[in-house]
Order: sequence, then C-alpha cells, then structure tokens
Amino acid sequence: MSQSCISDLVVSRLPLYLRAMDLMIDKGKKSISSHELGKQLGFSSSQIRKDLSQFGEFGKQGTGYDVGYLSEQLRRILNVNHIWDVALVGFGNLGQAVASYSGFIHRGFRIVALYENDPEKVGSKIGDLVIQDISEMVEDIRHRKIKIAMLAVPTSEAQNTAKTLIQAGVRAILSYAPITIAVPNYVRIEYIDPVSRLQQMTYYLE
Amino acid sequence: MSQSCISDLVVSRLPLYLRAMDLMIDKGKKSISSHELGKQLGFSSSQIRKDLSQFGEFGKQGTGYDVGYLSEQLRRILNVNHIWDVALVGFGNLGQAVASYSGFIHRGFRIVALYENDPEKVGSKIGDLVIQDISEMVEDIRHRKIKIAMLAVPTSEAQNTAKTLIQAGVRAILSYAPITIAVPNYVRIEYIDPVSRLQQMTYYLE
DNA sequence: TAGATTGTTAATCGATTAACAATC
DNA sequence: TAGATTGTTAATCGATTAACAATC
Repeated sequence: MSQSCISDLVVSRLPLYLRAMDLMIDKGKKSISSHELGKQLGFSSSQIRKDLSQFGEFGKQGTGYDVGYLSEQLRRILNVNHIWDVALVGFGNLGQAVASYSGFIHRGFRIVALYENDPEKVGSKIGDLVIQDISEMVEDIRHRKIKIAMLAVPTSEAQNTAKTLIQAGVRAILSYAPITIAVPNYVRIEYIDPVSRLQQMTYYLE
Repeated sequence: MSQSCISDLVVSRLPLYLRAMDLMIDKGKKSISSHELGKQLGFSSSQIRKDLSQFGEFGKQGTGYDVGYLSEQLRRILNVNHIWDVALVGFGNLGQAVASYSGFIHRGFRIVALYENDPEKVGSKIGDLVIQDISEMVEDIRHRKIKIAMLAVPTSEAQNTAKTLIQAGVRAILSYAPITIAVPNYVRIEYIDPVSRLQQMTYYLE
C-alpha cells in the first residue's frame, strides 16, 4: 500500500491528532472516542475515523481509542518517533525567537545548527550552539546529513538560500519568509506567514 | 450577494495573491496573466481566475490583470485597505519576537498594546509601547475597541486568555499556542504551529 | 447482555480543472 | 486584424458525512 494515495489534507490533520493525544496524556485520560476528539478539535467524528482508518485499525468498538497507543502510532506514521536534526538559517529577530523556542524537542525536532550572514553575530554562542558563517553552511549540512531547515532570512534572500539548502541535501524547508519559493518536487516546503492568517480573518470582520 | 457563499479556502488564497501583487509592484511589473501568477504560486490559472471572479471582473482579455489595480481591490476585499489595531498578549520569548517583527505595518496591522503577567516585565517600554499588566487588559481593549489579538501566552493559559479577550470584544485571534481553542462562532481564530508543519513534512521524509 | 463506538460503504457535497465564447 | 487571455460553464475529481453492520 503506497503512501502516495493519502491526501496531504489528511496528513495535515495528523499532527493535530497527535497534539490532542499528548494533551490527553498530560491530563491522565486513558481513552477517547472519535466523537469526543472531534468535538475538541472541531472536526466531525466521521472524519477522524476515516482519517485514522487510512493507516490501520487503532480503535476498539465500545471504548474508542487508547490515548497512549494512538499517540505512539501517530508518531510512527509521522516519522517523529525519533528526533530530527534541524538547521536554522538567519539569526535576526525572528531567527533568535525560533532558536529560543522550547517547544520543538518534545515534539520531534532539535535545532543543531545556526547560520547567519552578519559577521558581528558569527561566532557567538547560543546555549551549546555556535552561530556559523553562512559560507560554511553547504559543507556543514552535507557532512552532518541534515535534512530539515527552517528559513528565517530576509525575503529578498529566501529563494536563493532555499536553493543552496537543497543543494546541500535538505529535503524539507519551513519558511518564515512571506513569499512563495520554487522548489523541486522531491523537496517539501511549508510556510509560516502570520500576516496572511490575519488578513484571512479581517475578510470576515466588520 | 452574500459573502457567506465564499469558501474559506478561497479566502485563504487571497492574501497570497495580494502578497504576489505587492512583490510585482516592487519589481516594477505592471500586469500579469493568471497563467504567470499561477506558475509563480503553484496554482492553476483556472483556479486563480475562478477565485478572483467571485469578487468581480478585475482582468482584461489579452493582457491579464493590472497589478496595481488588483492589489488595491484585494486590499479592499480583505479589509486591509486601512490599518488594524492589534493587541499582543504574552511577552515571553515568542511575544517579544512577534512584537519586534516589522512585517505587520505595511500589510495592514499595527500592534498597539502589550499585555503580560510577569510583574518584572510590566511597565517596561518597547518602542512607544508600555507593557501593561494583564489585569488591565479587558478594560483597555474594550475602551480602545480593539478587535484583533495575537495570543503568545503559555499553552496552559491559552483557552482562558482567549475567553477573556472575547469578553473584551476581540473578534479575531491569532494563536501561537499549540492547542485547539474553543470560541463562539462569531469569533475567528487561526493558529500558528510550526511544529505541526514540520511533522506534516516528516511524514514524507525517508 | 445492552450500550457504545468502531471501520467502512455509499451518498452527498464541494472544489478544481478543462474548455471555450467573448473580447481586449 | 490576429494573438492572447479573460470570465464562466460543465465535467471531473476529491473530500466529507451519514448510516450501519460488526464487535468490544
């Protein structure tokens, strides 16, 4: 059974299911029905059962889903049952904030490299990490076999930096630049653009 | 013609069209066809024409869309032809980064208030803004008629803070907390969760 | 056992695309 | 005028939901 038959829409919901499971674990809840989970996430129970059934049979009739087991299975499906090394490019305000965010590690990601243009910043230590010059980036990423990068460079440099990252072997990019970046189809790219989300909401205001 | 017949999927693409127009303006490009715009954004030309046609006739046969005019129209449609006042709640690492982000103002948003729990931080000035105690939040937001808030508080406080914001009159929330927040249906909410986006990509890796 | 809830099927609903007459 | 591109229609494609037999 090929993975390619699963819609990206379904995949995009799996992290939300996982998030919810981990919240349940914190609360000490042992099992949950699709109905209850749906209510919590704002999805229909049908949709949750349908989504999960694409990957296996994780529930029990009468009782629902075992929270610990489903969490484990979702981690396996999403490939976050191990920690991924991530590179962060750009250490301006945004890059600094991303670097200091503590929410990555327990959800499967660890920033292991920082690259920056500004010679003033290169060489500084942030926790255990030294900010490296961007000229070392390709060799370093290739050598360390880093596959995921977060992009926090200025918009004008985003496309070129992405290209360089891909040449170095990166296969997934999370970009904070408010611009669409062209990548080959063997590379995944996702965007974080808070302003677009705000504009989406103002459409409905007033 | 009621707005309610327009899908949120369509609305979510409008900010991307606007972003692209503004990039064109910077580049000095005067007009663009749906085909060229689609290529740039990774959408089909049909989809772009269909989306835009829901709001009016903005193009010209033979030449495509006038960049300046379409930009203006999209701003009008999205209600960002004026600047919205925005409140930011939570001034930890994340809140500080959001506050220092310079990309809001020229896309329609201005942070006009900062609220924080920590008495150590309350009273400090950030640019022109004073960090206010969260206890002043409801009265202040109500008085200033602020309708949009960004939520950068710890996960455990997100739901309650959102509730308070809504009581104060906020009608759109951009939440950075990795949790689904329940809101009444007259309130819009969007989420920024970089880790979910990363997990969505690792599904396809290896 | 009786009640609850799953996984799955078929029906519905909605979104995308292909095609083309209209026209700049 | 001839070429290009729109706005729109109809066809296709895909996603969501309702319903229910199976079963814990």
